[in-house]
Amino acid sequence: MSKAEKTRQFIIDKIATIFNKKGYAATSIADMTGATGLTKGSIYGNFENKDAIALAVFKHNARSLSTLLARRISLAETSYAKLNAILDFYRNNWKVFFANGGCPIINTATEADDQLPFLMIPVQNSLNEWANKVIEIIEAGKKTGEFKATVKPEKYAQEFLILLEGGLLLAKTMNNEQYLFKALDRILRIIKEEIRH
Amino acid sequence: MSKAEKTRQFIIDKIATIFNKKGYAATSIADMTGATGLTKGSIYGNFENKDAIALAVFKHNARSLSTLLARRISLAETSYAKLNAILDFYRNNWKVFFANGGCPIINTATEADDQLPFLMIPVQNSLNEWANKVIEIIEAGKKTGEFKATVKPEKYAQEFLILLEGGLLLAKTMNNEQYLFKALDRILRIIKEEIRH
DNA sequence: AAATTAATATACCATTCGGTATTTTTCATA
DNA sequence: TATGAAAAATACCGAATGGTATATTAATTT
Repeated sequence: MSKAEKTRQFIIDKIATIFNKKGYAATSIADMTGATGLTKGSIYGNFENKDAIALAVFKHNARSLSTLLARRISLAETSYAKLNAILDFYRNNWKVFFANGGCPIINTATEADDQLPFLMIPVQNSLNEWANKVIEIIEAGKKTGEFKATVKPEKYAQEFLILLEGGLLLAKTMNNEQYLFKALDRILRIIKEEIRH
Repeated sequence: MSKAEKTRQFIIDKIATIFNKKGYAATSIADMTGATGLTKGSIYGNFENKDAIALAVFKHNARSLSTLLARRISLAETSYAKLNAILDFYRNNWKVFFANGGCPIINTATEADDQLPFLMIPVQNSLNEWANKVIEIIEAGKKTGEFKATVKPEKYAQEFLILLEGGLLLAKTMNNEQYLFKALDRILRIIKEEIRH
């Protein structure tokens, strides 16, 4: 990793939480020099403009979560256990997420969807990646006979995404983790009653 | 209504959609003079500062939706029909909502929760108002025997809110109304299978 | 160690920001 | 129609904005 690449990563690491909390418009270049100790010239020497920074930071925030989640899934063996691993991941880590500004997908999507189109494709990709993880698990479970053969993986993946993001949003907004837990409980119930044999 | 009150309302009406689309940080006073045709002095003659404008605009956006929804609910007679009226309201009007920037609660909540605390109480009030509408309907349905006596109204109100907001968020973000429809379908299924006799 | 390149800092740019003091206009009332 | 009050326009403020050209320092290569 070259010096420049190291600095790029250093900048991204230092401002990741600030950006997720304050959003694109409210995060100034001055915020970034403050958080990194670097100067404006150095920031602009490593990124073309503010848009490029926002893009890199979102991808970083999304990937950190995605990587952690994938690791937890891979530790479980059965398909049912893998689905449970997803639920446990959010049940056990919501405090850390919220301390860092909440779900970066929700934050970025709501700010970007009417004014920062360049951020929308990465956001959509992240959501699709999440859904694909669930789809793969359900399909595997169908093949092994663990799950019902009639189950439509995409339908349930999307429904789980709705419940999860809704739960995260409400819990953060109402400052009450029970909303997240209720969402996860409903997902588990659906898995037990409609997916699992 | 005095001249000043009329102007206040005029300003709020003209900037309501802009504010909902761009958010607090990205909406400038210049945006407001542009949208209203008024001058900066006039804007500040009618509002103390930008915070006061944001507050008034959010309350206006939230109340318009709430009033429309309440009207639809009141037209239905049975409790089951009232719950269906809520679902139909979103099923029939999502295009208009999205054209105006999407759900103002989602938009305001995500921007405000880590940096604009003065907006959070009104946002939470709006969510509670929505839940209370559902709670009242379920309680009424229990009294008439239309709904199961064991049903916990608050639990279901919160779950419906999670599904609705999640569906709205995903549909807007993915530019695909099917996410909203899937959320509404799941709510209806829960009503039929777990609430209704 | 010298030369070259890459990375960072300095100093500056025009523009926009939210906000305000003052003047002018509009409007209701007497 | 003159008068007083309310509303809106004008003109301005200092600070902060994103961005850049240039100078300086650090690191790599020869």
